[in-house]
Amino acid sequence: MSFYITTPIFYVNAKPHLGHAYSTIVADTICRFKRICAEDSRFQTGTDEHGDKIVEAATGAGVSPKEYVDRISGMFRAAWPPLSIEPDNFIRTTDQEHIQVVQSILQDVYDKGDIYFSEYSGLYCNGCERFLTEKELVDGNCPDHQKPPAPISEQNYFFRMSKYQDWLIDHIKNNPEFITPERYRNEVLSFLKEPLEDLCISRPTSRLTWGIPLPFDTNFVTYVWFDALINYITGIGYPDKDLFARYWPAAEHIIAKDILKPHAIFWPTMLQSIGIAPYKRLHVHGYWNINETKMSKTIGNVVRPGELVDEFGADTVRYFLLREMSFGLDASFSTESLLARQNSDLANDLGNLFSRSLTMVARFAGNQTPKQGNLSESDQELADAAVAMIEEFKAQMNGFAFHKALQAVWAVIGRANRYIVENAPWELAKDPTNAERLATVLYTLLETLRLLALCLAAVMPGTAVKMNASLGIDTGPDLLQQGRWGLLEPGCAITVGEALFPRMDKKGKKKEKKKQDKPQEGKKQKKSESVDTDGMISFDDFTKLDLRVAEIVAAEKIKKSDRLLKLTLKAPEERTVVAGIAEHYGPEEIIGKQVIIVANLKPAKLMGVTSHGMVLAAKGEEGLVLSSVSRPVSNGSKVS
RNA sequence: GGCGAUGUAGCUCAGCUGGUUAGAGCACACGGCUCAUAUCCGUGUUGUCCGGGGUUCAAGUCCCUGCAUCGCCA
Repeated sequence: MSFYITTPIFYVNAKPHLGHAYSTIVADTICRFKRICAEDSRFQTGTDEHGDKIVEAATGAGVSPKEYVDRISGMFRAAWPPLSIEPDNFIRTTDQEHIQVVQSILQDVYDKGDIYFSEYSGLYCNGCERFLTEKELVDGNCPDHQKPPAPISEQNYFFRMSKYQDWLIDHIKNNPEFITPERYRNEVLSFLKEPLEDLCISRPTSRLTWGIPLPFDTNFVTYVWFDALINYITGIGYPDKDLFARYWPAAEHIIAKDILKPHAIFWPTMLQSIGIAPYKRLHVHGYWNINETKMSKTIGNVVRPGELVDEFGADTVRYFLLREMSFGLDASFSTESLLARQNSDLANDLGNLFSRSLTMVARFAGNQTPKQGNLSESDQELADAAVAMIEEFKAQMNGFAFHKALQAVWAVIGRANRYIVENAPWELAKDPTNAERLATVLYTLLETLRLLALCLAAVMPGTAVKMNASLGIDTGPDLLQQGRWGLLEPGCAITVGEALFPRMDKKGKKKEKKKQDKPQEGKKQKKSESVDTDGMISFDDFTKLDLRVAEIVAAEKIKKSDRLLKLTLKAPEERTVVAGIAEHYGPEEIIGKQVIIVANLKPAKLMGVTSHGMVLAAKGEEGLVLSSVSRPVSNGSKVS
């Protein structure tokens, strides 16, 4: 059976963050799991690189779109290996092969009559860069920009999505697992109760050139989703390569809830029009909140996976993310909870179980796998639990219930720790007449560890390899063949290695061992801590900030928000920055002012508006007061 | 405004089609062990299961209503 798992291709207007890492870790874990179950499995990720947001970001960064996407895409590609993530393919929408196939598909769909040219007249807001509906207007104005939108008509190409609405509804109803978890399936179905509009799939080159030209009209480029979604099939060589035949329609897509509609509605109808079977399943997960608030650039709580790996290691991060989130629901991230998992689950429970077991084998059994005798009730109970864990683990993994799969594993770890106390091998070792009993107990422990490592291979590949190395196992994991009791051969050499997981203190540093040799001071101050900033920063840290003077040239309230203003700044290039000052400043009174901004803050989306930087303001008892310079200075001047 | 989700111990959450004294992990307290990464094991404390009303012999579990948070849609 073949299996094809994908992450979304990530939009390169921002660097990789925790959410990207989660999707990708899930995909990697599932792919590894399927392989361990002897399935023919493929895993693809990549980057989405077209569209006006990219042009905007590139302009902001002062480079060409091509240079810009190369840089950010490279960051994504480089982010995964440190997390032990190994995609089979990393696709970019700027790849030549992708572009050609997208064009060929556009032509096919066009020839079929599912793409038509139409004039769209509507109210266009320059600030929003989109058409607004009548209902959105407040007193005839754009609610975001307090300006009346311009009535313009633009000609564009449309995909006849509405034509496939009934088919899609039937398909979703007939295939309960098409969209999971169920809540998202219901959401899609309820959305489909309303008539579907056709999808605008083009932009005139007068407005946007950074895209794939329509093959039948080079005055237009295709816009966003039509280009992006197709990656899932261009990445396996559609239309005619072997890979496509091998992995389609065995495709399962992982997405976060924000891109549900394109994947649950646009994509299946596109496939239907192209004449390709729909993908098999769509798996929708929730968001990671950071300390109970949304991850956001302005709050400054964006978590970078790379920093977590530096501190905790790939396996801990993978374990934490999979254990802590119920797939489909939102979850909360904090360094405290990560640290708690590291210490209690990994170091104390698993790590210590492994360590104490191997040490006893070393001391009481001459560093060799002992021979198991008759199993007592206690032995049998642990053995049964360990074997049952394999089945439970498989079932939960197949259902994307990673937290439950891991709970099942940890239940056995707890049982094994209890087993040691019940059987007290150190007592048995005192009396030579207990030799066979002792051997059986130690063997039971080693077998349990072997089965634990087998389950963990998909989740924590590095740890599983270490465990297997100590146990003298050199074959790759295979859940079907190796999930049985009693496969360890007596007489094999057991090696006690280093601790699997260090206990860490609150700063996320390794606790120094008492007796061990010299602590590795090495890079004591490697970079700044990810979230923790309790102390002083170095000058180097300070120079990372790009502080600049910028002039406010426009300011508008953001609808539905009491706090946010959308500012247009000259720094000296124009950029949009969202500031939480609406309660203290009216839009009019600040136009023309010079303020100080953080120019290299990662862009963040607030109430639908992307903010490229942050305006500094003092927070006193009087409220928020904007920063400024004491005399006018040219826009873009550095502040240091 | 419409539709929907959620609200259970200090924290994170389990509790399927209603059924005996409401559970787990973390944290906390005490006790035990010594193989182990100051680890492990045992015992224990805490809950108006969001509020109010209703159905039922019986409701955290069903119905109505209110409140709070969140999501989708408009």
